Amino acid sequence: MAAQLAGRRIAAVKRYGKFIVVSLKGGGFLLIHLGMTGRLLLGGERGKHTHAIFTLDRGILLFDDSRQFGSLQVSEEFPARVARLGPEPLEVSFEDFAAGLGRRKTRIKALLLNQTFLRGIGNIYADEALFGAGIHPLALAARLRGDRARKLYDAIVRILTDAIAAGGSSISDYVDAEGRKGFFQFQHMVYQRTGEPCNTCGTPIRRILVAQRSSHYCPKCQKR
DNA sequence: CAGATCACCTGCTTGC
DNA sequence: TGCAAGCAGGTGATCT
Repeated sequence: MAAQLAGRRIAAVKRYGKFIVVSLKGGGFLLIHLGMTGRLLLGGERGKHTHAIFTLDRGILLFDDSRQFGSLQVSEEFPARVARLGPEPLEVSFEDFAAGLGRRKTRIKALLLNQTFLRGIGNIYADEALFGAGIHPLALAARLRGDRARKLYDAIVRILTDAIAAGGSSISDYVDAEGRKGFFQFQHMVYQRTGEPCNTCGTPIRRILVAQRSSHYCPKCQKR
């Protein structure tokens, strides 16, 4: 991979959901996914979990990833993994979103995590958006019509917009390219708050597994 | 085909 | 203190 990239120049960098696509001048792409614990760091010291070092004109870019769920991939064609993704949640229209819900015969939590439905929503923001909309994680997607679909759409937009403004959620690893933590974890209403009182009604927050992922919700505020 | 399940890997916390 | 179990911002291969 180093040989494929040596001397190449970057034409553009664009994010698609959780993927970063670096377009190379003269053709070709570098695909980056941070997985759960991946970090791209400008400058800094090489560490125990540094898997790649990019030497750029302006300095060093490190790719660190303790859990190794992240990935780097070079390809000639635009990566298929990215081409398959659904629309950006902050770009999709309500009409398309609602139509997509109606076609899916699955639990809404699983659908929000499905990157071919919408790209970029992960476990934290799925739980927070469902709380914001008053929808139970086990609710059937196809049954969310009209007002409930609208509430979910609005909650997704609101949660993502607020989280981005706060610099994201730093539970243990996440930092931006300058090494700065985000602050949205302090605004989490349900995520990793199992047993703590709901900020709206005081009922203890519950944790269940949906699609093998931890799902946190208020049993009183969120309806199936 | 869509949906469910499991595997990948390391580090931290919890409970005995 | 030691050790096992459980948990963690995700994706994709492989089942049904």
